Amino acid sequence: MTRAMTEPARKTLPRLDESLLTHLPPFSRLEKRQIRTILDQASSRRYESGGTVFNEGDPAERFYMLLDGYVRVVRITPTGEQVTALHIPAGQLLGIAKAIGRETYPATAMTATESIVLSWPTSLWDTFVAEYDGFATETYKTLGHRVGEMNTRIVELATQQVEQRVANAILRLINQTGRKVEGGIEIDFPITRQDLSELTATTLHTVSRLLSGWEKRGLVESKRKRIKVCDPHALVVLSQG
Amino acid sequence: MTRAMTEPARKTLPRLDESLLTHLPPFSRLEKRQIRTILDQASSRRYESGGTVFNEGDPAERFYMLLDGYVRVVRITPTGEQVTALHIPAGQLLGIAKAIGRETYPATAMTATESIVLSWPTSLWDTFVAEYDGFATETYKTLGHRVGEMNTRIVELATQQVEQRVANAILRLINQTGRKVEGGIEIDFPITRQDLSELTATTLHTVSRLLSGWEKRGLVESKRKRIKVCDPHALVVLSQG
DNA sequence: GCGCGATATTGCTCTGGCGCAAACTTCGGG
DNA sequence: CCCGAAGTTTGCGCCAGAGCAATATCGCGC
Repeated sequence: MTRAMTEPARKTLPRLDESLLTHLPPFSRLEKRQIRTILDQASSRRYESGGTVFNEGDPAERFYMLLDGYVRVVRITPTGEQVTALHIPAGQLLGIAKAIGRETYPATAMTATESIVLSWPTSLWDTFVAEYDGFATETYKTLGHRVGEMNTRIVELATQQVEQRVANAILRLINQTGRKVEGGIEIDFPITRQDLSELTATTLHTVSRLLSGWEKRGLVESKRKRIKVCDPHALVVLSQG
Repeated sequence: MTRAMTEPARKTLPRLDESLLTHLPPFSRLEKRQIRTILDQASSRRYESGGTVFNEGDPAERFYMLLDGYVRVVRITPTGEQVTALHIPAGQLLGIAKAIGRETYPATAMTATESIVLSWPTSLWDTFVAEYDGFATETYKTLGHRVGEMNTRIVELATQQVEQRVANAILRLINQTGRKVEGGIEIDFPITRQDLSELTATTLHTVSRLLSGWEKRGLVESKRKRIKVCDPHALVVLSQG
């Protein structure tokens, strides 16, 4: 029972270093020995950008910790449109259906960049909750945070204009995943106009028009799949509308 | 410490009957003795229709069980618009901020009808979770269900036309709270065009126009604050768009 | 260095549904 | 029974933003 030999796609690396987890909230109160146990039970896997971690509706057989990269949580409508519900940065748990009493994943998780993910079988969930101090609390905090975000999105969708929504979305991405660069802050993973439109419930055309307009005014600079915010404050003003 | 003497508005009734809770999921696995303890710690209160149970941003000092009535969970935007996030029917917990690691309520809860609500101080939350078998599980199921609903709303807002959203909203209300009446199914609490518009992110005018149109076609009948669905199937067809 | 597919830009048209305004209906209270 | 407040209906004009379409650009693989 010490090593998973059955799943070729998911590879248990020779030795996962304990420092991978020690500073992450759900595990930060644990002792080295406990972390070791947790790591020995984990599978690790690398995903290409655009890879699928799990699909909406699948039985929730595993839960995940995103070690590196970014994951988009999307739902797909009957007509094939995608709606992005959430962006998850490195260091957070995902696929925690068990935490909310679900047997299946409520949405699809795909990587927005190359990503490294640890995972454990859902059967270990209850053990984690029971044995590891702070794990449950931190998990539910994450959950609470996500519920808050979803709430915010609902309010935004319900009341704001497209321009404000796009501005807000970009600001949120900057806050979560911004990287300081020469002349501004950049979203540090590749994101297309299409992606942004799925995030803000509009079309890629409208997003493109908005970005062009902002670029003319010097608020942002953007290349293919890259967006840099030069004047965050002006964007904030826009987003308040 | 046996009785709350400080809060005149919240009245501990002489004797709450155990049958109030025994059939409700979070408590259904408990023994009579435990239920008695829980009830003795509870305050009960009756709200008028339109009363406020708690406000967004308030410290989450209590958690609640809606015994009778309906509660709308709303958020209010900086500009004063209301957006309804959720409808909660009798028999469910609300104000369970503690469950998701929050110190304040994320939204405002107001009664849609006259309602009866039990409540407990949040300090008892951990005790409930620890001592009462099934309480945590059921709570998180409720939470999961609500997350699912929020997700659905996001997708709806993002992809559907107003007509479909309104149809969906009515169908959901019918499913949750429908009462069979002569000639159809009626939403069994008073709901205005305004309420519906806050639920579907549109204006009361548009809702009114839609309902008028549907009434002409025989799909629904509506009076002031009352909506009866005569042909649910046709509404379903509409809602798929 | 070339070619192709993915991504982005931009112009034009058309319309769902919002905003405004006015009138009407229902209900509860005095 | 009447009045006023709350809720509803309906008409009209307008515009944000979707849809469509054509073109431009980027960057990767060969």
